[in-house]
Amino acid sequence: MDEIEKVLRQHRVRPTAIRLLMYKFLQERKVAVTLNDIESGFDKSDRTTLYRTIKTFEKNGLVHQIDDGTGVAKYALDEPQTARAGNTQNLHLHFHCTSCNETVCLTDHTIPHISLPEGFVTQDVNLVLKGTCDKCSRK
Amino acid sequence: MDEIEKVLRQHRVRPTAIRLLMYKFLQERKVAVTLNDIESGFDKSDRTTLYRTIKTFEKNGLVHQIDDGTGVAKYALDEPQTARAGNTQNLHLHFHCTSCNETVCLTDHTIPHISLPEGFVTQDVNLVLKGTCDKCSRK
DNA sequence: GCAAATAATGCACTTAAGTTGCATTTTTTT
DNA sequence: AAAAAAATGCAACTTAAGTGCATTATTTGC
Ligand SMILES: [Mn+2]
Ligand SMILES: [Mn+2]
Ligand SMILES: [Zn+2]
Ligand SMILES: [Zn+2]
Repeated sequence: MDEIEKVLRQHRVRPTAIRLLMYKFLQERKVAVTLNDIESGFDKSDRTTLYRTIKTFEKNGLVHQIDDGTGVAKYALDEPQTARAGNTQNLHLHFHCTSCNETVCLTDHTIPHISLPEGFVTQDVNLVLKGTCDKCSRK
Repeated sequence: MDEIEKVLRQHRVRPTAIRLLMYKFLQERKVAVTLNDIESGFDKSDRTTLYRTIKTFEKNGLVHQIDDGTGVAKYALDEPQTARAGNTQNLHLHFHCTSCNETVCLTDHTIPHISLPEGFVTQDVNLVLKGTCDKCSRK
């Protein structure tokens, strides 16, 4: 049995043809992708299916959505170990390059703790750095 | 001459009727507002005008746009002192309450410095904490 | 293995925010 | 006051996201 198939099953996602293809597609890309990026990567299949597929992935903890401020949602695979470990890796920061428009997960860089005024309870954090990425700043 | 009128002129924004009204509207609200919020606050005037007005404010340093992850842009007045001082206040974090859907500027809470891998150059930071605000957590 | 039940897919259509073009009105400049 | 520049209002367009429903594929119970 395929390795990807196993991962999907572990997350209770039935491994259909499109789902396997999309997972592979996400693995190949090192950066976060939009639904349009995914659509461009598949000659076949319909937008809606791809949309629902990525949402299924998200709901079942296979990918996370990234809001980098560009206005369009991006998605990236969760770290494989995340599910097993205490998902510390899950909360990481993202870097959005305003030059090439790519957004990457910086899973090594955890988000510093931030103290808030009395009464505020934090459940989630979104931290996005914007600027020029390594590739673009070298040019 | 009106005090608001002075502020607008200082930022090279001609003080028209709608602009004065919108600035006052933003002052009264303590939270960040969407374009729809603004629209609801004005019986008169057109969406487009309000849109272009807030964008004029933004371009001229009167307001800043906040992307809190809800998918719709919000806006809040810049701190008055920001323009004169070295705009340290400008870079602050935001708190988005998932219960009442309000987003507030936490101008006292500056964003901690974050070191990045070689080659990455940061120009801007977006830090949004999500959770329950003081009002909602007391209920 | 087969029928019924359940889930996934594809197409059409809808929604909502953001944005632009252009004619009209208002304000500023000369 | 006339000319120029800027602001406003209306209509239309763009794009991403999301829903309804019929069709197709897969899974489950027998
Ligand atoms: Mn990520
Ligand atoms: Mn703010
Ligand atoms: Zn780049
Ligand atoms: Zn609240």
